[in-house]
Amino acid sequence: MAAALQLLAESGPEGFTVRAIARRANVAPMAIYNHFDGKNGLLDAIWTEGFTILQREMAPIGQDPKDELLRSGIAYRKFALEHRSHYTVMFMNRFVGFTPSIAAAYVATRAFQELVNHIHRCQSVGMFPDIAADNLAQMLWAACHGYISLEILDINFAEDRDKTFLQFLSGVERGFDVLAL
Amino acid sequence: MAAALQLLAESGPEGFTVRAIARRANVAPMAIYNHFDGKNGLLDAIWTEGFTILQREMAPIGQDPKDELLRSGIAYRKFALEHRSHYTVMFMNRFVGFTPSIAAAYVATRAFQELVNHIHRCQSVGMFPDIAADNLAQMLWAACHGYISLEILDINFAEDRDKTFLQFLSGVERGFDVLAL
DNA sequence: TGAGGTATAGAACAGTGTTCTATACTTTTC
DNA sequence: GAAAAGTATAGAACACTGTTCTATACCTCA
Repeated sequence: MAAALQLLAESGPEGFTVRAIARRANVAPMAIYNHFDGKNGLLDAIWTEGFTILQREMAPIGQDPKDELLRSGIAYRKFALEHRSHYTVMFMNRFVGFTPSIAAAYVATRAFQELVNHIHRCQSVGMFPDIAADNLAQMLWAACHGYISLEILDINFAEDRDKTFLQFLSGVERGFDVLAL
Repeated sequence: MAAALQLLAESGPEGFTVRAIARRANVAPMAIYNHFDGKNGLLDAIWTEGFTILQREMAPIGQDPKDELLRSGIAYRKFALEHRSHYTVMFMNRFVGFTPSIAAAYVATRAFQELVNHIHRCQSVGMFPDIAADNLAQMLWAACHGYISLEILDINFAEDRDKTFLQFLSGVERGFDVLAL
């Protein structure tokens, strides 16, 4: 697993081959089939680990719903930048033959639910009154994912990336928040 | 080229193999090397064609900058849905060994510039006063791409997708538009 | 009619994920 | 402690991939 993440970080999906991973882990290629059910099984394990971490990072800490929503967006980006290999597997769709297992998809929806909960808490104080929480969650997620996937691919020309993302995130959230208007 | 797009639409990047394309086009695999410089050359041709169409679709028609900006967003989505194969090559990063040629990248930046121009026109009537046009263009593009890439992958559970996208687009644009606040 | 360039089929090469086989090891059971 | 059962191992093998090579066929144009 460590070898796989290492290799992914170093040389991307191109270098992510069963033989290379096995070589890096000082192990036979067959071991990946015994322990992970092949390449897709290994990707499934990385996916699950990633979403487990992401859910933890996105969970609320403080009390103010609006602050917490913003913080969860920042946490999402922080996760992506600090766990690029995980993020690539989870969100970048770079592995052609891979679709997550049912169990892995479940872990993912649980992480997504964390965002829905943030929005519910916001709605309980009057924000986002005219929109379904799931719908808004999907929109915010899509927007952040779009922004960050470009950043991961290094297609971002902002000078201060942290600041620009904060500008982006608060801009997007404000657009849906009727209280701010 | 038609065979390649057909195959891509039917079975995605998995079915996009040199041999399969050649078979579909009733042609020898070698032909793809003679005419397109291999698989990546073929992808490059699809990429270029796609961005040429996209630029045309995003060009302004009417006079009101704000309306035109919104319309260009809708045109972007329309392009993605009607040219899924092109969009996959251009934006989905599903082809591991492929990076566009310099010429192809130039065509892409020209299409992106069309969005920057929209924003310039908006700024000439007072919208988006406190943000660099390139920066905002990148944000809007990222948000739309994030949303639409999920829709292309069929990860969208809205009932009325057209309406939900419009809600998304106007929400995001409103968030950056100080005049609407 | 003849020469030059090009498309062709088909084999070949190195690489991929995966499967198979026989060997080695580790654990459990008597 | 010894025998049996289960599992990890290495290494070859299979079908596939993109790509390259070679000799043959064809088409165009002087």
